Amino acid sequence: MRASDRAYHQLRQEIITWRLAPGTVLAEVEQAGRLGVSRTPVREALSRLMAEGLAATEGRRGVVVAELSVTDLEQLFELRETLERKAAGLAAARGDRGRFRRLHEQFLHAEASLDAPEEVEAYYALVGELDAALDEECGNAYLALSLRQLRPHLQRLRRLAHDQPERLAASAREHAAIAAAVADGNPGLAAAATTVHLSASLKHLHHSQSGQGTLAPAHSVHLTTHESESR
Amino acid sequence: MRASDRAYHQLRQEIITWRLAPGTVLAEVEQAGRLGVSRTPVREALSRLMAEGLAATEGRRGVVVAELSVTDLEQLFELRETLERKAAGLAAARGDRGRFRRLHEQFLHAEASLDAPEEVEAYYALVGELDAALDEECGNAYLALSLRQLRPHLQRLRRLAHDQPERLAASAREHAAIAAAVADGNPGLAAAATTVHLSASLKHLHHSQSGQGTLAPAHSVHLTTHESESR
DNA sequence: TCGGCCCTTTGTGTATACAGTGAAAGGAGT
DNA sequence: ACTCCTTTCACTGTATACACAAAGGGCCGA
Repeated sequence: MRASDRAYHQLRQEIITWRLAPGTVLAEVEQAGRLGVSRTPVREALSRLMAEGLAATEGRRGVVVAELSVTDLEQLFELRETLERKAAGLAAARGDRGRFRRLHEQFLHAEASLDAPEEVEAYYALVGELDAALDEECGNAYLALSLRQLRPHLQRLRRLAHDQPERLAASAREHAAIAAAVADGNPGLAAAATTVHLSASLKHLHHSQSGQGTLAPAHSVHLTTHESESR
Repeated sequence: MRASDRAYHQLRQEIITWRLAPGTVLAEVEQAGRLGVSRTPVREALSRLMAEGLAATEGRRGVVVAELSVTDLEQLFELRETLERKAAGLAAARGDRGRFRRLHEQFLHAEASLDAPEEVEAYYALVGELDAALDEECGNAYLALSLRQLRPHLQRLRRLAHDQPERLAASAREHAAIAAAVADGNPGLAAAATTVHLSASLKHLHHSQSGQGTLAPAHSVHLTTHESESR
């Protein structure tokens, strides 16, 4: 794998998991030293992160990790609903029904076995499979591209929520409903089920952040020592 | 302005205006020599173009100008309608009505004076102003970002259409209807007017390309000699 | 004459050197 | 003591050098 790819994936992961907090300065020389590559791959990685919106140039301070406010949360979900409703509807109209029928059954099965912590990991992987299936079966590469560009931001938001078992179970049922509607070839119902799921998800996220103006992850993250070095 | 910015803007413009045809190989050393900068800014420019989807890596052939098929045309308009309907609706709900009232009057005025060729330029600039107004007044930075990422592809498609005066006049009326609906604060009507405009626009584009499997610009473009050098 | 192997050339990926600019800190003057 | 100016440092932007990989062509052998 190329060094620029490694730098990109590592920085991306660290931003999504909040190990690199919003506002952290991503100086080229510092990151190059930390990641063990030269400045050139780091520059390419930062370019890609800026194109995704995970990083931004902040005046003269250089490249910083993008901020994430309650306003961002609401705007991201507004766009997400628009895109995912359309994708679900198109997949219901054009997609491979058997694929979503299988996903439907997997979600029903996952709901019953969401007790163990390792099952939560598997559940998130299943959600990712449904996302990928909608991307592919909606038959619109540009719509899928927009959704893929949106997803890293949503993954970052996910870390804000507490993983309450009852919410995960409800989420599984909502995903099952989406998959069922797509499998039935019902675009209107698929879009409606998407709205239902996203409304519940947004409400849960809002509740997790109740009162706070600035967003912060649910479980405090083991902070790296690098930002103190970067002073 | 930075050299990488100049390289990016020039390559972008040449791709949008079809002076760099789809499939053209964008070799780093070749473009560096042609644009009068070194490989480093060219690399950054190519990265940005690939992030936008205007260029893509094609196996071992390196970076090439992205292809554009009839399928792309239809998928781009499908996504465009989804995003612009939402943006128009949000702008109608939240936006500054006076701004769209003024744009409405400008479109009515433009329709009456679309005879001179320089008026066509001014008309396209006015369309750009409406787009920018929707971006800003929809109150959703992520939606605006998605729209801005979509627009270079649409600009490339625009070159496929013949600028027939009657179509431009109809387009002006359709844009006026959108601006009026937003100015009236009517989200449903704004979305509907957007669908009306895009349907007519897509139909006109399809008609301009009737019968051809591969897309080509309406007026043959003065081809650069560079692709023959790049063999 | 045809096929296979080797060599050369071209292009990308990475590292590093150099220059220009902006910011911050310290010293001097009022 | 405070403010302003100067100097220095650090960072980005750009250029270039080097290594490695692949593809194409030419040559040699069968």
